Amino acid sequence: MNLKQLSEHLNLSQTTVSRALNGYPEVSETTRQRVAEAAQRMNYSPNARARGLATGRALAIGHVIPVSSKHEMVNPIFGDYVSGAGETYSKAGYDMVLTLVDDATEAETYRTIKSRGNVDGIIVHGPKIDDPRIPLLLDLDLPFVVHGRSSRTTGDYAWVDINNRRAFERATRYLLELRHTRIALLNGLEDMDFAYRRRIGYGNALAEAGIAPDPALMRSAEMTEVYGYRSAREMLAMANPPTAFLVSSMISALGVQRALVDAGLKMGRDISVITHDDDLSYLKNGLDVPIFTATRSSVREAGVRSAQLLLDIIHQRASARTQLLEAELIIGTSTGPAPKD
Amino acid sequence: MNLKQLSEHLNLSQTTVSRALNGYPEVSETTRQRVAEAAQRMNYSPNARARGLATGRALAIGHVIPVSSKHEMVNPIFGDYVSGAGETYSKAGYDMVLTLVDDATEAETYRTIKSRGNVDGIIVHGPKIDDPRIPLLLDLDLPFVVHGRSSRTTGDYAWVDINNRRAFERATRYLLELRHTRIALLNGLEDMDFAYRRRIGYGNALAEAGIAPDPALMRSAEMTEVYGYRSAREMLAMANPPTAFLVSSMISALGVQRALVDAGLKMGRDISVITHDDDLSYLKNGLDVPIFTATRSSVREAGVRSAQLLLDIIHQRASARTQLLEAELIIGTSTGPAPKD
DNA sequence: CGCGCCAGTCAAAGCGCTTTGGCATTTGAA
DNA sequence: TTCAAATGCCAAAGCGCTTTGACTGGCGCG
Repeated sequence: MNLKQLSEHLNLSQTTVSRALNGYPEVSETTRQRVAEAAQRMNYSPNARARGLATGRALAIGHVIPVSSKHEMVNPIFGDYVSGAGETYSKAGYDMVLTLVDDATEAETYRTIKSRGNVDGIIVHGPKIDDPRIPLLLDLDLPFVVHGRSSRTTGDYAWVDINNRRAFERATRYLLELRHTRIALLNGLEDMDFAYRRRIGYGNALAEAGIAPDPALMRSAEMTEVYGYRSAREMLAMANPPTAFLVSSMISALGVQRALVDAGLKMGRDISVITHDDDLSYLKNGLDVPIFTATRSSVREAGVRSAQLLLDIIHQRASARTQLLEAELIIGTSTGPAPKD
Repeated sequence: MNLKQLSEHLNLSQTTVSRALNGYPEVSETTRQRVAEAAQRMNYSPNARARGLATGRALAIGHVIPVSSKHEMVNPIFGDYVSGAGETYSKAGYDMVLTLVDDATEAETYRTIKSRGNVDGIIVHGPKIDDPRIPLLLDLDLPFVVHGRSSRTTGDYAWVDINNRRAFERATRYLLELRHTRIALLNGLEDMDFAYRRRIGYGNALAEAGIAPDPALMRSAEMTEVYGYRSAREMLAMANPPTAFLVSSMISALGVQRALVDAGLKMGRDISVITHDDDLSYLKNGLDVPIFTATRSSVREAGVRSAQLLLDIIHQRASARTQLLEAELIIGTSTGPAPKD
């Protein structure tokens, strides 16, 4: 069923049917009713490609996911983020197009996306410090929103990010108030912008307290469960072990927890743990009482916000082009005063 | 840059340029070279919508994700699955289109997808027992592959699934061989086909051993960490507690583990745990020695396979339309002989 | 020499839609 | 009553591509 058939069936021109369905005023209300009813009944919906060709808009948003050949981990937050974004697109009648791309050929990919024209804008994932994609995209004149930010990048671009620095500053301060002085940082990969900012926050708080950061207590890697386990295990075996862990992800925090159990240590009493909590749907931080003291910020919410911002930009009704979300510090049972020695 | 401009620039017709780029034989080799070089240099790539309109093919695959308003959990396996599928599409030059859809309006959605024509085929996620989507899609004449299967559905449809029944049969048998008789099943939602089959497998193995299933030991819910924790906690408080847990997901198994720690029980000695392990990239089951004894099957691999199968079907070169993958039973440290009482 | 044939190219139609620019017919104000 | 302004509809162009069908000029063959 296409427009032509539908219009013939109704004894109307394609023009009129099209206008009727798209809510143009030059159609009488009775005709509009008749058209709408027939379209419904015959299950007509316009061909997206033809419409796109005619209007120049694709009604789709692209998400380019860099898939590094080196570390082929899929980010566990991906599902929740996409669910938030996707819901927003759905409401606006947009599709979501995912493109997995080897990070080697990325630049070319963005050019291709632009000239293939099957999306109206894109979301940039996993920005790094001084990320080359941002100047490239600014240059390409393709609307985009960065999920996160990129330090040291010049240029005015749109982003939605959480205040990673502040979150980790507060978390570190909290541990310091509990009289911890040897605080380990299990961070994400520090070429990623979010991890970089978290380390700054951690460093700031330590500096305020006059404590020099100890490289032996700072790690940076992909945030797997095993990473948390192994790091905690090794650090606990040190001559002068940490009394607290600040961890960049719940998954890794679970690994830390496992190492503590192995070592016969009780979390919250012998050792304190704070983690960042993305509020993932399948990995809630306890029910009423949080298990982990955590800096919490819903990544699903970030998905909603960045999608909405991009749509607003495309429709030229965005007021502000950046959004900085604050993470809340929630107190769970995983932290307590530093043990006296 | 479009075809017209490119062809004018080369002093050739659009026809010739198009044919040159698409590898048709009626173009001289020298011309082809010249065209290819110019296209490269001027960063031309054909407009996907126009091409699609002309060829009738979209070069895109749709993934329809039912988002239940009831339980709005995002499946943690989603990321890995999509990564496998996406990589396969990439290689074949296909895009991946995600549509999140409220499960109330699903039927209509598939119709719309078909008539909007922006995908060449779709992958069906999360099939339930007797899933109405399958007859609908068969009727619509839109190529599709189901990730999983649907029991009691008639009709010949394509699917890629793991042998859930067999996996849980083997796991249960293994526990029985270790002399466990009170084996708890923490299953996924049993209107989902995979969970239904797992329960059958569990039941079969118990039946072989002449053990009647105890409803107090069987649960079915969304597979969160908290579900595992709470279920284990409650069951361990029973008058006649289980000595082993068979769990449908690593995430929930982590919850079970937490409950065991709380109860001062050592996993593998006091209590045995077997879980299904989707081999998620961010949640590896230990490093050299698996933590959990597990039925393992990579969901990423399933993504690759189902994507490939769908592409093969679309290109009419699929030999078999179904693939049943076996899960391996890997032995970790979470299982041991049932404690004598 | 004339014919058919092939290689290489092109003009034009068509994919299904939107949108421009009319063209009747009706309405309302002068 | 008259005429401008709405109102309601339509034909046709155009979006950027592929593909059909036709047209050249050069070549081999009888």
